[in-house]
Formats: sequence, C-alpha cells, structure tokens
Amino acid sequence: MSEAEEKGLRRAILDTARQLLTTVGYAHLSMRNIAKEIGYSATSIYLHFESKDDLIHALIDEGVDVLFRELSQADVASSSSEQRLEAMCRAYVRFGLERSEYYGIMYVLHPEYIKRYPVDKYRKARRNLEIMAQAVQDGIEAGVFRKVEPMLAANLAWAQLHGIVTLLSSERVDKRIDPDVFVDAGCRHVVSGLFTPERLAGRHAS
Amino acid sequence: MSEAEEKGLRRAILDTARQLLTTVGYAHLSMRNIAKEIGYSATSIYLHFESKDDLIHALIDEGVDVLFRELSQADVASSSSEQRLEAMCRAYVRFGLERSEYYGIMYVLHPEYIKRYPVDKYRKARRNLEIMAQAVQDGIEAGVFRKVEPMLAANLAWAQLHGIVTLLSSERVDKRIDPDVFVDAGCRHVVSGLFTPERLAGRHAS
DNA sequence: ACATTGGATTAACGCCGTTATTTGGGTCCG
DNA sequence: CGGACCCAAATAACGGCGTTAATCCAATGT
Repeated sequence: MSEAEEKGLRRAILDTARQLLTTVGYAHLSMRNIAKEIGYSATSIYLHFESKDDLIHALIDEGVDVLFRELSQADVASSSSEQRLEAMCRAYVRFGLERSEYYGIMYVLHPEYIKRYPVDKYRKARRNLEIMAQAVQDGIEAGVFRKVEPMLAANLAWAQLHGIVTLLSSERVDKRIDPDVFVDAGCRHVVSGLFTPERLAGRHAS
Repeated sequence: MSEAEEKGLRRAILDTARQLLTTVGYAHLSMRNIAKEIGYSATSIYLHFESKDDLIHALIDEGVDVLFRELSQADVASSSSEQRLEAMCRAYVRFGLERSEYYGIMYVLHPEYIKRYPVDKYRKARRNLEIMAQAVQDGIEAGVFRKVEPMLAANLAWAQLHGIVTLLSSERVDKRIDPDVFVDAGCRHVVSGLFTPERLAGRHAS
C-alpha cells in the first residue's frame, strides 16, 4: 500500500513531467511547476529522484522503450528487408514528430544541459540502431543492398532521419515544402541509397 | 570617439559571448558572466542589447554570414556542379563542427528557448539553402542529376548534413565509427542520391 | 506514554534575466 | 562660476530556477 503509493507518486511525477514537456516544453519545465501540478512541494520530488537530470533520465528510459516497440512493430509488419527498413524509417520519423516530448529529451537536448546518460543504459538505447542495422544486413544478404558496413549505414540513415525530425519540428524547413512530401522523400532516399545498381535501375520513377 | 568606444563595447560583448559559447556553452552563458569577463556590470549590456535573445540574434547574424562565405568559397572553388555540391556539403559540416559556437545557436538551440529570429533576417539565412539549391539546379540542367525539385532536394541534403553535425557534436554516433569516414559517406550519399541512373552506373566503387 | 521513523514542508543559498533606482562625471548655458 | 541637464554605469531588487538544510508532524513500534 505504502509501496503502491510511493510508486504512485513516482509515476505521477513522471506523467506530470511528460505532460508539461508537451505543453510548456523543456525550457519551462521546472521542479516547482511539476510539484504545483501534483499538489506537492518541489522538494518532495527529491524523495523519488535525486535530481532533475535523474528524473529526465527516467523519462528517456521510457522513450527508448516506446521507440523500440514502434520500430519492432514496423520491422515485423513488413516482408522484404527494403520494406522493413523503409517502414522503420517512417516509424522513427513519426515517433520523433508525434512523441516530441520524448524525442526532445532523448535526442535534441544538448548533453551540456544534462548529465550524461548512465553508461549501463546505453546498451538498451543502442538496440534502436541495431534493429535498423540488422535490416541493412539482411538486405545485403538478400542481394538487394550494396555491400556496406551495416552499422555505418544505420548511423547515416539515423542522421538523415534525425535531421528531418529536428528541422521539421523546429520549423526550420521552408514553408513551401509539404512536410509529408519531405518525410516521404527522405525515407525513400535512405533506402534507395543502399540499393545495388541493378536494383536501382529497376526502381519506379521518383 | 565616443561612437567608436560604443561600438567597441558592443563588439567586446559579442566577442566575449562568442568565446564563452565555445568554453562553457550556451547552457552556462549568462549576462553576468559576460559582464564579469569584460569588467562591466551585467546591466550595462542592456545599453547595447535589449535582451539576451537580442544579443544571440546578433551572433546568429554573424554566423549566417560566416557560413555563407564558406559555402560561396566552396561553390566557386569547384568546377562541375556535382563537385560544387559535394564541396559545399563538406564546407557545411566543417562549419558545423568547427564553428560550433555559431552552429549551436543558429540551428541547434530549440526555438522554445529563444525569441523567434526576426522575419526580416530570414531572407539572408535562406541564401545558405538557395546556394545549394542552385547547385542542384545546375546539375539537373547539365544532365547529371535527376529532375527533382531543387528546393526539396536542398532541404533534404540540409537535413542529412544537419543530422551528421548534431549527432557527431553531441557524441551520439557509435564510437567505433570514424567521424571522417562518417562525414565522407554522408556527403557522397547526398550527391549520389541525385545522380541519374546513367551517371550512377558509371560511378566508382563505394 | 514515549521514542523513532520518515514523508512532507518551509527557509535558505547562489544562480538566472530583467527592471527600477541611484550614482557620478561631463557638457552646455546663463 | 554655478547650476541644469545628460547619460553611461552601477547597485538594489523582483520573481524564478535547482538544490540543500532544517523543521514539522503523524504514524509506528515498544
């Protein structure tokens, strides 16, 4: 009971913080306004998190899991490795744009603002790249993709997708460009950049 | 004389702020530590800038100019449009990594942290995309690039380069990947993604 | 009935951006 | 010369921040 309530308060803090991230953003997220929202004093949060960074790390943890679930879902829902990769690209961008409360603290917040993410949690975060690298690897073995270093290709794909998400969500992309067209072109560009010349020659018109 | 000194102080503020951006980063840049550095009180800065955002906007202005100069230099230093585009890509990444004091406030700082960049300065900032779009356009006319919307292609290229810069400088790229190889692969990917199938068939081994 | 525990609060510290007020030296004019 | 004015610059202060220290108080155990 007291354990349940303790968990309850911890969850309430996390949920409130996440909600405030969507409404006021990280720049205006404070221990004091989280506390006010749940009817406690700011210092009470320190009974459950040792610092604001610690709280954010807990949320990042959640975000990493959510993203992994969505990538996995896209992975199994498709058949060919190229379709799987493209589906994951779209899932990544969708996650970045629709769950920006997570995306912002996971990948946008500059490390200088926040203590380094604990080393022992890196492994879990890396799964989100490895699942994409695996699709690249499979494509190579299927003869659809060129023989590239899968991890290099995955990181490069990540950079493309990350750029698309951040430029779109910070409204830096030219307004005359339709966001859907932009995302579409980006995802196809990621995949087609891996095609063998033969596979490429047979692709449909852009 | 008094005019020169006034300009001198304004310059001193800008230079000190820029230097602090490289040493302590935006998160720890404050009106008070800028002032301490130049031996004035914090409030004196308000005689030259109406707010911290205003000061940062002035620095962004400088950064936009510096980037434009470097892109232009890369543009004229090469001959074929594909070489020009690739040279500009490399110049962009170099700017992002080496002048990160500018890059951070220009393209990384989330808009929620800072007042919107004044509309009348957008035009100048847009030149940095248009110069790349022009290279795409030229490549199309030369028959080297596929017939794509130049502005869409430029923004997509920008997203790729921006992703590379931000992931590298926030140390989020897998440590086993050589940064130079990463940048290299990224820039070539941007360019080769635009090639016509014929031009692509004749490219060298990856 | 008393001591102990531990969740929760208030007070306080040193930062922050910014505004209001005050200082103080120079210049202009009667 | 003396007083009015100006204006760069400083100090004080406001409300907000993350965080720590001290305090309160109700429930628990003996």
